[in-house]
Amino acid sequence: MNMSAQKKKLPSGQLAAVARLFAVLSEASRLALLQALQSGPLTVNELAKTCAMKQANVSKQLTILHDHRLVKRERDGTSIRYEIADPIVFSLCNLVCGKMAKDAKCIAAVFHPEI
Amino acid sequence: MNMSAQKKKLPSGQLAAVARLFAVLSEASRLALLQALQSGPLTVNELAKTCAMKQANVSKQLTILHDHRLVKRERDGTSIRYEIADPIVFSLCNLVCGKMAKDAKCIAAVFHPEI
DNA sequence: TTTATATATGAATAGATACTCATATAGGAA
DNA sequence: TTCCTATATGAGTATCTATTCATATATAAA
Repeated sequence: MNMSAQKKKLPSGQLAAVARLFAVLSEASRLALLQALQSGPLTVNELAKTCAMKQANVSKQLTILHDHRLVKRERDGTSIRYEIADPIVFSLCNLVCGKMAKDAKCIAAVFHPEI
Repeated sequence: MNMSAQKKKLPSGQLAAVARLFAVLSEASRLALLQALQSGPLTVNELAKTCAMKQANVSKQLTILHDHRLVKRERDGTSIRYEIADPIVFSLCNLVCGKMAKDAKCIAAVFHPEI
């Protein structure tokens, strides 16, 4: 196990880069798009219907996801089909969900200590 | 391995909760505080010096981290000592750093294809 | 070419929030 | 008690960005 990686401090520029990627994942609409794409590739219009978002907004949020290499796109006739480019998003979300479940259990224990 | 966890769609309320936690990690100043605490507990003033931030701002950002159970605090005389409460932040940051390194390598390959 | 459809983008708006300054609060020492 | 120090907080400001509407761009079909 590489211990040095654990304690090394990042320069502020890299911290900002990490922060920027977290910011991409900090919008529920973008998470909804990624979640919809988990079942497979979808076009912009399909995503707009699935996620109940306006087409313009879907396009903009997909551009942001694409800029950060979280999705990739491919033209398919007159449509453009987006798909997950980096499954890291699911690892990240699973970690966060696990934490929330743990915290929720803690909170439940406070309100129902007899259980 | 539990495959069902991979495909399950979260209700929009839970998506928003996940997004909120990512938002906490989407500010470089908060990441800097967490990074400083990686070496061990520190007081508010110590963090302010270490991270070159104003005391008021450190206190506010720590409150946000505390609200999300990422840090815990303990009074120590006249000071308050903060420490990491959930090491998940380092797992998350390591995942993100790994992704950025991979992407950087891709970009480098585009500009220096001969290598 | 014209027409229709899918996607991207510019402008404008509204809402959120990080940051700073000043001040309040709280605990320890005298 | 008073004084000093550490932390928290309210107000104000500036910046950022998600969203919408309208429009531009691009591709396919006729």
